[in-house]
Amino acid sequence: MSTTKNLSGRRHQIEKEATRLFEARGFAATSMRELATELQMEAASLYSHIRSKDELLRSICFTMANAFFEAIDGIADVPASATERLRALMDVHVGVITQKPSAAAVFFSEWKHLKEPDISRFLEMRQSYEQKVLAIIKEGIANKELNVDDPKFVVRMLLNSMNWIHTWYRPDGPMKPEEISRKICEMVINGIGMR
Amino acid sequence: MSTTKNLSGRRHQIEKEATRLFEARGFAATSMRELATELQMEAASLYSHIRSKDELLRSICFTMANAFFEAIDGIADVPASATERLRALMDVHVGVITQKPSAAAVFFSEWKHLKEPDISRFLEMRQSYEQKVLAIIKEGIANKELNVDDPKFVVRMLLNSMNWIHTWYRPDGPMKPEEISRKICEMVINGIGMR
DNA sequence: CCTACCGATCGGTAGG
DNA sequence: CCTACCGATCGGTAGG
Repeated sequence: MSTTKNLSGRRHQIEKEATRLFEARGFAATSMRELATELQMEAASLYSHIRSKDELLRSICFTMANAFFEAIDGIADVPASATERLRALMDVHVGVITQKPSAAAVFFSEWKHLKEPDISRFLEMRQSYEQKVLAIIKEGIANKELNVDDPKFVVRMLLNSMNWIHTWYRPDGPMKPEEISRKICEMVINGIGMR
Repeated sequence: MSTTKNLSGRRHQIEKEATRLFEARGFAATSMRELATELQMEAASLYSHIRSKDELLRSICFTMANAFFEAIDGIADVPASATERLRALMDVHVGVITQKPSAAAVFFSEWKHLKEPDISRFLEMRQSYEQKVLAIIKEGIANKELNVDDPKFVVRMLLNSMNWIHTWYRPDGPMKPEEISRKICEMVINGIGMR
């Protein structure tokens, strides 16, 4: 019955607009007065719905972090080859980004403005996520499906190739999310050289 | 005789420290008082060496932009196959990033805080750079050296895979810049699948 | 390069 | 959700 997210409706609206502004101007350069103006209210009124500016950033970042974990955990017990699991991972990872490109932008670019202990928790989660991706790559190596000499390096390149899609992806553009992940996957597996 | 860069020495020192702080805290969240404190001077004294905070960001961003252009123009007339030119491009591009990782971080993450008309100029330069990379890829396709169906997409992925190296690269770490570009190139050309 | 200072704006609170 | 307001801090200037 979704008790978690529709706390007041108004609060959700505030977070949505904050996401848009944090993406466009950056967290530090966005003022609560700007945010309030966009929502046609006074700055002081925001505080009956939220505790602080920091809380907004925290909420945006950890909502995304949880979405990534739900996505990767959803493909964990799919019985398939490592290559197929890699493909599934890329599908859902790109899916999370393309579903909320602005929140993804804040997640990837503004997390450093989190305060302790949030920032430590954030970095731990990221590390943990990277380990899950690494496990898939290592499985592929053990299976002799993949030809990789430095798995950690491959994980970094793989994630970088996906994590900046939000900078150019447009929901109404020509490329659908599945097409994007398919193309990246094809490129990563086969390369762009002639065979 | 380097007349361009050693304007007063002190000015150079200020920009170096600003680069470090803008990377660590972000442009908007860095105050001129913080910068002054790191340099053991008063905030007001900074203004005998610089015009404004904006000028510092502008200087950092366009110094990097120029470095990227010098790098890519330096390999333009090398007589070689497209694949070899691509390899050379990746070498020098990674070289620019690894030589000044903090400036690269500011260039890639803080450019949106530039004001007009700088931001328009910045985006034009970026577009122009991407065109140069695109030309190499298209040459490789025409030559039948590369197997690519969406060249623009490949350019984006290629640049993303290189442009975030500064987030983990350490000058005293185990991987040398040439090793990084060689590995990325190998991965992009051959892929990670078994052949 | 410093002291002294400016107007503007910040995140947030009190009290209704 | 608003009015009224707080102390803190911001980028920057005047004048030496």
